Amino acid sequence: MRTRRQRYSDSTKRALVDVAEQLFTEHGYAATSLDAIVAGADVTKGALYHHFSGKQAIFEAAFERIESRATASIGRATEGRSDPWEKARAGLHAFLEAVQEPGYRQVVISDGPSVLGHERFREQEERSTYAIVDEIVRSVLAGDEWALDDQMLDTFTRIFFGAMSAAGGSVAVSDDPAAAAARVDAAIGFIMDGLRQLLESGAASGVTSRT
Amino acid sequence: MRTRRQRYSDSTKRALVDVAEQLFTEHGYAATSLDAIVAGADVTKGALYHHFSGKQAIFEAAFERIESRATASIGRATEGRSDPWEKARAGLHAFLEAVQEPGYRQVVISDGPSVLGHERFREQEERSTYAIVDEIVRSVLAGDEWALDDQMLDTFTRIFFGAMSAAGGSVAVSDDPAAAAARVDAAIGFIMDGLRQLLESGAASGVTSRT
DNA sequence: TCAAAGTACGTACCTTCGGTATGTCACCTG
DNA sequence: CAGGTGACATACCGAAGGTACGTACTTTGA
Repeated sequence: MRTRRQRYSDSTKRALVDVAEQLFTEHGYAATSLDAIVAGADVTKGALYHHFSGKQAIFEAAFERIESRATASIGRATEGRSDPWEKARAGLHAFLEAVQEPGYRQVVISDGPSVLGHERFREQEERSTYAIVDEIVRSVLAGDEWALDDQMLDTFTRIFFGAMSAAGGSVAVSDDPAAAAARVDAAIGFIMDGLRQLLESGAASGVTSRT
Repeated sequence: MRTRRQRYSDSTKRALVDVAEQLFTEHGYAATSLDAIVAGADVTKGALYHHFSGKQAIFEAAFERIESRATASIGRATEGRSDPWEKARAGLHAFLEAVQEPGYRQVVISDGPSVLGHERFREQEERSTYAIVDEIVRSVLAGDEWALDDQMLDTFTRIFFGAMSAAGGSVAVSDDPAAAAARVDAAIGFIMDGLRQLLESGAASGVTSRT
């Protein structure tokens, strides 16, 4: 069992991340001061710098929390589906939902890359939402019959991940998000149908390693 | 003819943007101080604030210059091609090249959205590289036979733009950029082939407005 | 049980940096 | 040639991230 001091410590740390997540979401990274965060959590900078090495570190804590929520949400939507194409559609749907959340848009998409840097941002991504997209892409494209190699599958994942992120962003700023999401759904579904047909007709020369 | 004072003024302004572009590219927005910029251009802050309203403004000037270079580069690669599918392939190639440039990656992709804000970033995009992608997508998909409506074409453009940006980013950080670019080329070409086949077979229900 | 040690903060201060207010001098215009 | 204006330079301010150090409570060990 945790000691009393540890419980208190955890509680203040959680409070700091709570406030940080909210303020970073609401005003963005640059416009959120550490003073505002510690004031919101009702502590001082001493507490913040005891738990985190600096502004970037507490941002990353909020970032990870938001990412993991999104990942969990998409995971719930896809689990239990057996047909890979149906799973892909469900995942796409959930992804489009998740990416519209204000926190995800501001913290992950907008501020994430510039604050964490390309490198670190990529690392964070790869073990969260990107991993799910990768799993879905592989379940759809990695049939024995076609034999796309690993790097080619990575490439497809990157492409779909980028496509869905961009599409999700456009959905989020749309006047009519529901209609926009339906269009994205249709467009990506259409692209997937094209891929499927091409693969099943055996016309996949150029991307598969077998002839 | 411009007066002598105007010529001097233009020259210092150009020098400021030159240095700003280089420093923003090299160190990112946050890690680039105005003091460093004015020192590099051999002027003082008074000069900078005479020509620009602030840090964001001079960043935007560098941003626009980088974007317009990329746009011009892609434009040169596609002009003169008559066959839309071939034009699309050429454009894709040029886009993958352009997006690997350090300035484009750091200033446009990484810092752009967070510094300019979603709104303004979107505006800038739409009259540069995004416009070219849109033109290419429309030349390929907007045949009379299929009758995709305007919003659907926008959706496809968004998707392809996002896909290619993400793919370009992954190419840029790859150990073997040439091989990675070839894979992206193959993958997107494959997706386009799928689309083409589906459209020409008339199986485009769901995305077209005609039956 | 009690003192030593360490944890979890609070307080005060430093430095950097974006931005502003104001001064100055060369250049254009009437 | 004289007044006005544009193109800067200089000096300064306030906010914000980060640091050094102090302090009180808690756990630990003899």
